[in-house]
Formats: sequence, structure tokens, C-alpha cells
Amino acid sequence: MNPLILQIAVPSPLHRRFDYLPPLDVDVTVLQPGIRLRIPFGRRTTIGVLLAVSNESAIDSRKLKRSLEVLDDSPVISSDILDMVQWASDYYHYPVGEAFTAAMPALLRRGQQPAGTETTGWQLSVAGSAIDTTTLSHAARQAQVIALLRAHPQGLPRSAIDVPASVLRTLADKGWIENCNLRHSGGDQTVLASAHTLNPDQQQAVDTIRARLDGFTPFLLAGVTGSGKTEVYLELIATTLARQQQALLLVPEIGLTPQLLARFQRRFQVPLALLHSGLSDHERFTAWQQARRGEAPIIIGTRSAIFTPMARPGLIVVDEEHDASLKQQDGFRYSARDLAVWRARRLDIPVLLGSATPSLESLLNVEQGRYTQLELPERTGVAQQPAFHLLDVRKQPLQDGLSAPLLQRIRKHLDAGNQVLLFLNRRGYAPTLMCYDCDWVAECQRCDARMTWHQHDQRLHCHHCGSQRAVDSICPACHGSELHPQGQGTERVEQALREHFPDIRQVRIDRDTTRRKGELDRLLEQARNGEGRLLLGTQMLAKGHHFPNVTLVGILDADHGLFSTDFRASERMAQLIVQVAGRAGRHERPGEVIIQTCHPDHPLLQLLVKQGYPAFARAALAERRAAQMPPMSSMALLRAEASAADTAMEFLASVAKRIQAAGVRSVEVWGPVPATMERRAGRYRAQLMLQSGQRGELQRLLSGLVRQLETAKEARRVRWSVDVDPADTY
DNA sequence: AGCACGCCGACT
DNA sequence: GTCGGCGTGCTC
Repeated sequence: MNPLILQIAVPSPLHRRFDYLPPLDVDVTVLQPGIRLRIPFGRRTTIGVLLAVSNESAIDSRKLKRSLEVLDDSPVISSDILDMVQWASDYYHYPVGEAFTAAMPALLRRGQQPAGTETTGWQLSVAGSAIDTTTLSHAARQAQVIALLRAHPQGLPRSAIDVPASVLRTLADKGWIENCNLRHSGGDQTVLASAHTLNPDQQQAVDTIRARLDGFTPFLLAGVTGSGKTEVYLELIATTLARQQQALLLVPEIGLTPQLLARFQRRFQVPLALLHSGLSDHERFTAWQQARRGEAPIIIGTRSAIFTPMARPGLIVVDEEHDASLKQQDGFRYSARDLAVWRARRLDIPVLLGSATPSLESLLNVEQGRYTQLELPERTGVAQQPAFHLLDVRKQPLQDGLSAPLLQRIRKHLDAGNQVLLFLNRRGYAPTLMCYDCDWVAECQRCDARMTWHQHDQRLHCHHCGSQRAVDSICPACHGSELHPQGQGTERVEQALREHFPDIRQVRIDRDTTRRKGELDRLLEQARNGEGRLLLGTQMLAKGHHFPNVTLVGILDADHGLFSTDFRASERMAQLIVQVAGRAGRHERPGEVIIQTCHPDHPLLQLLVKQGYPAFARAALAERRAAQMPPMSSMALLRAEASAADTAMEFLASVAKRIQAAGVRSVEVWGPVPATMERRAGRYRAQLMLQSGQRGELQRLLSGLVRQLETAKEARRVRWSVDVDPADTY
């Protein structure tokens, strides 16, 4: 009889699985895919994930090593995630072992044991049940525990109570809580009654999805800003919980705000598992386990939360599905949105993609009948769509980026007692420091980029590599003293506004003003409660926040996205404009949006302003169709970087030659070309674009190519990576 | 990626 | 004489 062969994903940059013999004296029934094993690998030992058990191997049996130890008596990677990660590893051409590394909490891949299902926990004592939590207003943590346990009369495991041990000890000493045995049902998930009644569109969206909860259906919820998408999510998640199932909500990086959390906490008295970049390894592992054991019925997280296991999966929601932060931009370059759809299909559950500005990809999927579209065309309550004005600034002298008509409108709205929001996607004081005598500009030593002058620390910063230096006082080229800032960033506009509106309290929100922990929340609160009247910021301010008293939105420079080398630039710009505009007039006051531009006749801008995002998207899709660009075709980039000037370009030229040799007619090859900013952080970058009308053909070509490049001599001198479905082509 | 091997240069 | 620079090769 043949020996058992274990196919294992090993954390290494190699694009293959590794075959091993089972450990000696192992109980073969524990060899389930998804368990971890300690294995010898090269001259070291590491931890791998069992993918499959076979009875044959392509490797010479004398070369097979024996795995050392089984780490889990049941799979720590659930079968849906096991399948999804393997699929993603193939699709994105990323080494399978490293794909699993990215999909697991750090502590898990380092061998830590997930705690088994806890059998004891805490519950309220008779005395504790009688406590009036309002008497605990000075002990918020204690009140929180009491409220939580009150919602769970049969007790909760320690891991589901998110407070320090000292708080529990205090409560136990007071005799208000006591240990209990837990009976594990998935049961009891308290959902508070709906706070609002839904409007007819929301109700229809909810009803449509509710009727299809028992299987895989992808939905696109296209709801204009302020139309109440979140209320639809809340309602469907409530239904999911009532069915004793879990819901997973993916949000963009800056979407996981205290506001959103507060909304969920108000609505659901259940533990939330939160997964975001700010967690420690231990916190992340805890949240992961709560989701896996089913103790957290709701999981909310950014991109990588798509890899969170669920004991009772019922629904996946992807908020702001168009957002570029859902696509990882380095390493394992997956799209969390696309994986969400894949996983939902695998689990046979519904998936809901929501956006006010859906991606062209999703709109095409609707057009082709793969997704069901649900629309929320109206703002909730009495709020109306804002009016758009394109302001031609070719004829307007700009003072610090502000035109006179815009300043007048700002004054008018402020005089009426309203708030004004200004958007400028550039931080710092000025993006360029220039010599008026000889035209010298301050450039970064390590990047092909200009340095931005920051006034707060009187230094020049490179926004691409993070380097900084003191600001020059005389021109290094001609030794003249005529160095002047050119262009404007948020710092400069803030200063100009202070001169124009000295009595008006401003709130500036960008990466520089929110560096300290808690500062973003503080500033957002000032913006929300009306303390700040004039709100100024970068895209941090643009997405997802509600400022009900903002009646004027000014977009100071809309031209950035109009003439870019990236084919997605106009889509991104339109989405940003609509998202920013969505901050205006959400209450009973009508809003106004003023867009400063040098290209008021640009057809896409015209379309966006006059007919709205859906019309823009239709035109943009038609353009993509004509040019055979994604989503009408498949695209992949081969990116390369090296420390010497021409190495990356030479490498990609040799790759292009290999592709030609393969003779795949259906795949077009463009380039190689140097990256838009060729040198970044001291490294020279280039890319090769592959495009095809037939995704399968492109995939096959990439698979073969990756296999070759793994051992190719010329590949050793560069760092290369494949980017399938790139979010941008810079 | 690690990790080791191996073959050349400048030190105690 | 050896310490250590990084090119090359390998990982079931």
C-alpha cells in the first residue's frame, strides 16, 4: 500500500506546494485539510498548512521528508477559506504559502493554539441583574459588562467580553457577576427593533434580498449618497442574526469609524469582531477566534477581514465596493471585493456590494445579468440632491487656489449660518518650491518627484518616500534668494481662508492634522457638531461622514484626474467628486457644489455634472468598450524594480521576448515602459502590460511565465511581481 | 525569503 | 593565516 502524501502550503516565495510524509505514529484521521503541521524545510523548520492528502507524489520518494508534528486536532482554516486562498493564489499568481501567511493571523502562523470552545464564562448574579446601570455612570466599563451580560442571560465566554480582567474581578468581588457553565448553542442574538422605518426604496431592497437569503445571489446596491445604504445593511444583518447566522461587513480603510461602530452598537447588543490595521497581533487573533467560534455574530473589517472564518456564515456585505483600498497594492494583490463574491458563491450565501458610485466592473456585471441591481435613487428624509456648478477658473485669477466667485459663495453660506466644506487632494503648504531666477525646483533625492513644502515644521517632505529635509533658504543652483512656493496644499488654503474669514472656526483634516491617535475623531466631531464652520481636507474628509449642516462643497482642483496616464483616473475622479458632493445638503437645507476647473467643457465632467454618475458611468463603460480596456477585457501588469537604472526595463524586455516566443495571439503586450514616477525611494521601476479579451488565455500565459521566471537568471537582479486586475497602472 | 556554500580581498 | 563580502543554488 502506498504511503500517505501530505500536500502542504509552505511559507516561502515559491509558486508550488510541497509534499511530505505524515509524522510518525500519527492518527490519520486528524490529517484533515486546513490543519497546521510543523515541517522541516531546507535547513530550518517551519509551519505549513495541509492542503490535501494524496497517495502519490511527483517527487522522488527518497526526497520526501517526514513532517514533524501535527499542530491541530481539527482544521484551523475552514474549507471555504482553504479553497478561496488556493483559488486566489492561482488567480493572482502569488505563492500559495505566502497567500496563506497573508490570510492567517500572525499568532496562528507562528504556531499558537486557538483556544478551544470555552465551556465556562460569566453571567449576571441575582444581585447583578437588579443593578440599575445608570448608577454606574462613573464606571463605564462595568456598565458595559452589565449591559452585555443582561443581553446574554445564559452567559458569555471571557473572550467575548472586551474589558480588562480587573473590571471583571471588581464586578465579581461586588457579587454582581459569577462564573457559569456555557451551553453552546449558536443561539440568542439580541437585535433591537429597527430605529427608523425604511423608506419604500430601502424596504424594497431589503425585501428583495430577504427573499433570496438561502443561496448565492450577488446584489449591487446602488444608492446615492445619503440614501441610507447603511440602514439597509443594518436591517439585513438583523435578519441574518435572527436566523442565527453571522454577517461579515467589509469597509474601506477609512470607513471603519467610531460613528459606524456606534451605529452598530446601538442597534445590536452583541459582540462585534473588529478587524483593522490598528490591532495588535493578540487583539487580531482574539477577534478572529470570536468570529470562528460564532461568538461574534457580526464581523466588521477592512480588506483582509475577507479571510475571517465564520462558524455560521449567512451574509457578506462590501461597503463602498468601488473603493481602491479593497485591492491590496503590494504583496498578495487580491481584491477583497472579488474574493467576497467568490466566497459567497462557495458558501452559497448572498453577497451585497454597496456604493453611491459603483465600479464599472460591478455595473458591467449588472448589465450582463450576473448581479442583481437594487437602487436607492432618493435621499432619505427631505434632503435633496445638491446643484452642481462648474466654475471656469481659466478666467479667474486664483488667490491661493481660491477664485473670487467661490469666496463669495463661501461668505454667503457662512453668513446664512451654514457650514462649508472644501476639498483639495493635496496636503502640505505648496507642492513645489521654485527659484524665480533660474527655475530650479526642489526635488527628492530618492524619487523622481518634487518635494512638498510643509509650513508647520518648515521642512520639505517627499510624499512618495517619506524623506524630508530643511527648506532651502537660497537657491542651490544659482545662489539667488528668490525661492517661492508654487501651487497650494491644504496648509496654504487654510492660511488663506483664515485671512478671508478671520472669525470663522476652521477644521482641517488631512494626514498631517490627524497623525496623533484620536485626533481624527476629535476633528470629525468638531466638524459634525458645527463647532468648525469651514471644513477643509483631503480625501480623508471626503468619504462616508455625515455633516448635516454643510450646504456648500467646493472642489478646489478637479483637473487632476482628467488627463492622467491611468485609464481609471477619470472614473476615480468622478467617484471622488460625487462622494465629496454627497457631504452637502444632507439635511433640510439644499446643497450646492462648486467645482473649480480649467476644463469646464471636458465631456465626462459635463456628463457627470449635468446628468449624474449613472450617465457618466455609461459613457465611461462605452469608452472602455471602444478601447477594449477593463472591465471589457482582462489586464495584468508585470511590475519590476531594481536599484540600478536600466535593470528593471531590461528584465521586462526579456519577459516580453519570452511572451512573444510563447506565441499567444490573443494576449496583447504593451511596453515595457518606465513607471510614471520611474525612481521611487531610490529604486527604478518599470512595467509590462498584458491585455486580453480572453481571461483564460491571459491566465494560462501568466502561469507559464511565472513558472519560468522563478528560475530565470535575469529575474534574480530585480524584484518582480504580477498584478492581476490592477487598481491603477502607475 | 532564508540559509549555506564557495570563492576572492584586507585585516588581527 | 581567517573574517566576511555577496553571487549561486536549493527548499518536498
